[in-house]
Amino acid sequence: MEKNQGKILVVDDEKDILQIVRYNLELHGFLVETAENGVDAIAKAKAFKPELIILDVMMPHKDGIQTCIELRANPEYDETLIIFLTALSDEPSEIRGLDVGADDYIAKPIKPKLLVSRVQSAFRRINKEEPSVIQFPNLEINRSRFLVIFNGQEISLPRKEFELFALLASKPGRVFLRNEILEKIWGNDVIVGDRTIDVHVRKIRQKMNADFIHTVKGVGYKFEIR
Amino acid sequence: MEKNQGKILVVDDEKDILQIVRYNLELHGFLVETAENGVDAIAKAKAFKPELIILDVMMPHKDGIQTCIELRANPEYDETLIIFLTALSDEPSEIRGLDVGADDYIAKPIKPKLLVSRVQSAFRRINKEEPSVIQFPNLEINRSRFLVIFNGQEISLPRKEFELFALLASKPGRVFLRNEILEKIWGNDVIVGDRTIDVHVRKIRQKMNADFIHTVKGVGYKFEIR
DNA sequence: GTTTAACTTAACAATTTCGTAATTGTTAAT
DNA sequence: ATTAACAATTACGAAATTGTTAAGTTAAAC
Repeated sequence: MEKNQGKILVVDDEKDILQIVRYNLELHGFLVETAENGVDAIAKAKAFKPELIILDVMMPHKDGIQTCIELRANPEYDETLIIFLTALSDEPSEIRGLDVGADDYIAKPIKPKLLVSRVQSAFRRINKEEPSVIQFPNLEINRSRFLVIFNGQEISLPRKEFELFALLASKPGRVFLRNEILEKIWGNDVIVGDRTIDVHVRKIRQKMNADFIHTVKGVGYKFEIR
Repeated sequence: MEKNQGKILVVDDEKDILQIVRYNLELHGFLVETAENGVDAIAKAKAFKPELIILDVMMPHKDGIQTCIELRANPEYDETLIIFLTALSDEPSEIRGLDVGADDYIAKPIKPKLLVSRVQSAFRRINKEEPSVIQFPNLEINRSRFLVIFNGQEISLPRKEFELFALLASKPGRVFLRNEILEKIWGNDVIVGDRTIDVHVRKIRQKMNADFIHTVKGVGYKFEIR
């Protein structure tokens, strides 16, 4: 159908889940390998070298969380994406999963389109390879140091402010719609009030003491050096 | 409020749910039709041709899952988004039916903001984004920067003016009827007076200081570079 | 477990955009 | 030349949107 979109290892103890996930991912051009428990998963990962591992949380022998911890302990799998499969009922484990170094989770029962869309978005994330430094004359936005350097002065911004500033600056001149900003910085299901973005913009403007962020009323914000 | 964002069919047997969902979606510019059961839903879908169907799972006569299956069986609704409404209390086994091809689900009780955000994100998924730059010699209408560049000079227009100018310029030479303009810029349910368009045209002409917009008396306006 | 910083919200002010009404200008048919 | 129909212009108030501040929450750091 499509060309190879990437390698995915799917781990679940239920065979029919494996089947449904495999079917849908292969339909979209992914190369799929499966494992039925954590021990098996680690072995298969070593041989198959997937870019993404989909891990069921609840499994006999070695559960998904334990498997994830072991994978993450090995620097070889540092860049590997991990998505958990969790039953709707156990919310605490969702939270725990993200602690342990997972990149996303998907609730069971599995909705094929949602699954594929999450997987694709995960791949998009790693293929993007965003530069960790955005450089302008007199202004540097350094993601790895989480720092903005303006006229030689280091200004440290808290996470949300930094992410917002970096997002806007990633495409100078381009307007980001409020929706778009919410989606990219806060995520799709997090609902925050209407003034939240403004307040962050205000703080950035204040700390930078320069007009980098411009308002486009009724539309959004854009970064521009004038 | 806003222009037409898309058509949504909401299906639920409880009238007050229909009402609350309709209210919130219409508030955000969606065109909403409702149905109170699965049979009704399929009939309405045929006539209304919604881009998105919000389906309650638990309904008398024909439940949401069955309705979904029947819709999906018809290739006409292959691209139609389907979102389920599920009560938190529903047994996992009932929810398992969601594998039938829904794109997302929303738990009851309904949180308006979450509802709207999910719906918007669903639409975003299917919306092909239109080309963001309209280019002419000496004139560029750049939607992503929300700017008009005329002879190298950047001119920023407020939202309505920009939308109007961009609309006219999207088909140079073609006359847009007043009705058509109202529908595309203001949306179907927003009613504004007749002189409103003129005033916006006036402002654009003024800011551009050039005769790009031409009046066709008794008919409408067109964009043309002469 | 306390303290501190980050984040969000809410209330209200400030600003900008938008729509309308009133009036004047233009065109074309009588 | 007069009139009727429509568009242009102007100024102004209303509505929509963003800015600002302070205070409340949540999360992180110590």
